[in-house]
Amino acid sequence: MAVTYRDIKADILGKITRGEWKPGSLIPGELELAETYGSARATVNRAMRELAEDGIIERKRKSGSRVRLSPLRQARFDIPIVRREIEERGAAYRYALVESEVVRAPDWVRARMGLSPGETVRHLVCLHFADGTPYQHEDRWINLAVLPQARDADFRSEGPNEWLVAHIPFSEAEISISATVADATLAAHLACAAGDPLLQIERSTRWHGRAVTYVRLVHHRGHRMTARY
Amino acid sequence: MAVTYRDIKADILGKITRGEWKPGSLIPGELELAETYGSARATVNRAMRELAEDGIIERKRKSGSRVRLSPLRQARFDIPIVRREIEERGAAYRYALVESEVVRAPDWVRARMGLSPGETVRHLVCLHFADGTPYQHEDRWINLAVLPQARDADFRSEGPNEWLVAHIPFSEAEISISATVADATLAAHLACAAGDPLLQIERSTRWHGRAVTYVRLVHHRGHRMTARY
DNA sequence: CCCGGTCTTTTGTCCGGACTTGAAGGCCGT
DNA sequence: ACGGCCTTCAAGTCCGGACAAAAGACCGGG
Repeated sequence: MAVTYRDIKADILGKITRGEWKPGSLIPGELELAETYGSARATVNRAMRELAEDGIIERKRKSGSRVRLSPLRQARFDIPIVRREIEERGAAYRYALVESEVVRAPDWVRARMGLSPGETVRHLVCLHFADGTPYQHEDRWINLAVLPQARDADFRSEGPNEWLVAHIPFSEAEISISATVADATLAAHLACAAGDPLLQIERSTRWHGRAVTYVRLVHHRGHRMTARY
Repeated sequence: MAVTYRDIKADILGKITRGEWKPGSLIPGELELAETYGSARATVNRAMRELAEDGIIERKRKSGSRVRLSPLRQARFDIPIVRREIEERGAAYRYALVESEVVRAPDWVRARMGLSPGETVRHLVCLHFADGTPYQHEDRWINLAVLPQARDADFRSEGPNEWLVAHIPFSEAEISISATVADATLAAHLACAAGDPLLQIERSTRWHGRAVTYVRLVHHRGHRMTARY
C-alpha cells in the first residue's frame, strides 16, 4: 500500500512528541521528506499543512518548517444551539418565553450593536430547561432595521435562536465568555441563590456588516464548557 | 490567471450567504463545479474540504455535499501562555511564586488526574501580574511519577508553564471553563472582594496516556475570553 | 417481503509534473 | 554603513489523470 498523508502526519508528530525533533529545530524540506517516505511532494505538503494548522509546526517560505517553540495551544469549542446541546445530553428540552417587547434600543445595547439613535429592536427574555430544571437564561435583542420580520414573529413556541438561523443563513459573530453574578431576577429564573457565580456567553452577530442581534446567555450554576485537544 | 481554490471557496460561500443556495440544499458535484469554474477537480475539492472544515457544508460520499441546516457554530479560542497573553496587551509581566510543596496527592487531585494512592505531586501556587495588578491565580499539581525532575526544579523565577513546555514538547489536554466565586484567599491574591464572580479555566494534561499536570487558573475580576468566527 | 450481494455515484486521496509567491541573503552603488 | 535590487530557495498552488472507499440504488433468491 501507498503511504497516506495521515501516515506521514502521524510519523512526523511521533518524532516530535518523542523528542527526536526538538522545539525550534528545522524539519527536512518537503522534497527530502517525499523521498524518504517514497511519496509525492503534494502528499507531504498536505501532512505538513495540517500540522501547521494544528499549531504543531511553523512554516515559512525559503526558511523551511520548524517545530514551534511553545506549542500554540488552541481549543475549539462548539457553540451548539441550546436545544441540541440539551438533547445531546439525553435530557428533555423545554422552552419558555418570559418577556417580549419592541422598544427603542437602550444606550448600552446601541453601543454594543453599533446602532444609530432611535432605532428599534425586539427584546426577548427566554428560558431553556433541561428535564424541567432551568438550564440557560437568554436575553436577546434583534435589530428590526435589518430583520423587520422579527417584529411580528411569534416566539412563544419557537426559540429566537431557531427562528434566526432559519432567516439568516450565515453570519459573522463575536463571542465572549465571562463570569457574572446572579442578581435577584436571574436567581429566580435559574433557581439559584442571589450572588452565585454564573458562566455568561455574549454573542453579537452581523450580516454583511450590519448588526443583526446581540444575545446574553447565562447558564445555570455549575455549568462548564469543555474541550479536548 | 487561473482560478484559485480561495476564489472558488469565496464564490460558493457568497452563494450561500446571499441565500442562493439555501440550507439543506444539494450543491453541485465536484466534477460539475470544476467544469463551471474551469479548474481541476482537485482545486474544487480543496475549496469544498475547507468549507466542510469550517462547518459551512456537510459532505458525504455518494450523496454529495449540502449546505448545513444550522451552520455549525464553533469558536476557536487561543489558550496562550499567560506571559505572552499579558505582553501582547502591551502590559508588563511579573510572576510570583506564592507556595511550593511536595506532597501526596489529595483525593480530589488523585481523582482528577487518575493517580494511584500514595503518589506524590509537586504543588505550586503562583500569581501572574499585568502592569503590577493581579491578572491570574495559578494552582498547579505536577505528577512526579512522570516528571521526577519537577521535584527539584526552581520555580521562583520561572513559571511552571514555561518550565513544562520546555520539558514536555507536546501533550493531550482537556480544558474546561466555568465560573467560580472568590473566597478569602483568592480575593486577597486577586485584589477583589470575597464573593466576586471569577472566570476559571481548568486543564489536565496527559502525555502518552499518563497524567502530567492539572492546573486551575482563576482570572482577575472582569476577565473575558473573546473569539470571532 | 426481507436479505444479502453487486453496481454506480460521489467524495477522498495520491501521483508526478509545473508554475507562482514570499522571504532571505547576497550584491552593488552611494 | 546603508539602502535598494536581484537571485535563489522552499513552500504554496494548480493540473490532469488515476485508483480507493463509502454508501445509496438495484436486483435476484429465498
